[in-house]
Amino acid sequence: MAENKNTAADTVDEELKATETETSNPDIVKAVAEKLPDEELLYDVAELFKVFGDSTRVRIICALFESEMCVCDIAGVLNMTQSAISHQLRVLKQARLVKYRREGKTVFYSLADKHIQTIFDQAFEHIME
Amino acid sequence: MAENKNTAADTVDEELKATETETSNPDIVKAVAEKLPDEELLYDVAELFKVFGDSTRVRIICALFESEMCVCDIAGVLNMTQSAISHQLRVLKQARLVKYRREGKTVFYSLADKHIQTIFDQAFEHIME
DNA sequence: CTATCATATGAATTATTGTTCATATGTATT
DNA sequence: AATACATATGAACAATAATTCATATGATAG
Repeated sequence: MAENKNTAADTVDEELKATETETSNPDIVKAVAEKLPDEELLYDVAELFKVFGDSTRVRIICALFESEMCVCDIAGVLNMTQSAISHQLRVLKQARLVKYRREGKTVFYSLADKHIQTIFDQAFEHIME
Repeated sequence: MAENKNTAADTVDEELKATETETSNPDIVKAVAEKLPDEELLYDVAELFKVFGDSTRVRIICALFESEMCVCDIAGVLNMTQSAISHQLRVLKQARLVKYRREGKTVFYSLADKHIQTIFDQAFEHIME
């Protein structure tokens, strides 16, 4: 079957198929597709935002804007269990968003990066329009 | 049982329990807790980032940085089905991140806000360190 | 070495979410 | 009215992830 719509210039293209609906403007489609950042970078950006996309982690980050804190104090601020906080700190650690230092038994966490504050400021502004 | 640790000043407090581990520094905990933005605002921020936290939506947004586009062209750029794109556009629409205009049968989407670009710029910078 | 305290982590459970498939809505053309 | 096309949407399924519970690790004090 395969309804063929290409009336002219059939030799060009590469592999612009795969979508059941035809694109209305192949030139723009191609131009925009080429201007898109690397697949990997886009994936990383999404991963970063995914880490920000949980209210527990948002609250942890906002708490750390105020001051470095140990795990049990973060748990105290958020009124959540130590375990839950620790799991989320691990996520933040893996994303390189927090750093930590050990002092005896307790571990103090703080934010790793200035960009975090900027990103959050913009987000707050966006929400408050 | 309930091991009581409060040695002094038992009259203060409100309801700082609920965590099995005691906080090491109740004063700081209380101060930081009071400085945290409203629960609702924090929730909204997390919701906003959640929307950004999917690579399909990130790619749609980045495509729209280049130019307003119709649904089938976005599908063409991302090489995905019209249905998948339409579902994600609905999410972006509900988050007030995109706006649209109808022209005959086709619907053109574009970004609703300048903050989006700023937030993404910061995110890219953060990732590239 | 043992007990204790702060933190980390594995497993299980529950909830959320992205994509597909099928179909509906809405607009224009004949 | 009937057809064709662009977009939207509901249901189902698969994958991901947040919290709890139980327990492990690591450090200090006795």
